[in-house]
Amino acid sequence: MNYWLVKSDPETYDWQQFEKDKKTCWDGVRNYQARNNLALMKKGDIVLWYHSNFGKDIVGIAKLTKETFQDPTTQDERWLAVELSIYKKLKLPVSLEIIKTEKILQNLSLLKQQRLSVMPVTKIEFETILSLGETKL
DNA sequence: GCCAACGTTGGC
DNA sequence: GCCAACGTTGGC
Repeated sequence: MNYWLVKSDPETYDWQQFEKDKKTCWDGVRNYQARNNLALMKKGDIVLWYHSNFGKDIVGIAKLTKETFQDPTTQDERWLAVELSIYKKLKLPVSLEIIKTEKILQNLSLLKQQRLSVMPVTKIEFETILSLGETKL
């Protein structure tokens, strides 16, 4: 079991929409490093959902329900997509501000690599975020 | 809206 | 294969 964090721009697709849809195809990734992370995702992996630009907080948890397949939004075989399903909403959103002040989370790619939209999260980081969000799996 | 960071492209 | 130019992301 692995943990991940994905960024969504709420202007394009936000958590509220995700809750309505129950599941979504996570496509449109056009960054090699993010693509490589997508390729490593396994069914059942846990994915934290972060809102960039507006909100700037982790709002919920999704579960990977379909491993990587060809990105349906392009013919280009280089790009991949996965399917995410609603799992749980965080009781409290964990904001970027809070993340920055948390010692354990200083190595999160979110803080180090601004442009990466899909990144791995370690177990300890994941658990820290959950407890900051006052949420249990 | 600005700008820093950084990934990508293309000329050489 | 280097590197300058350019485009995009995302925090402020």
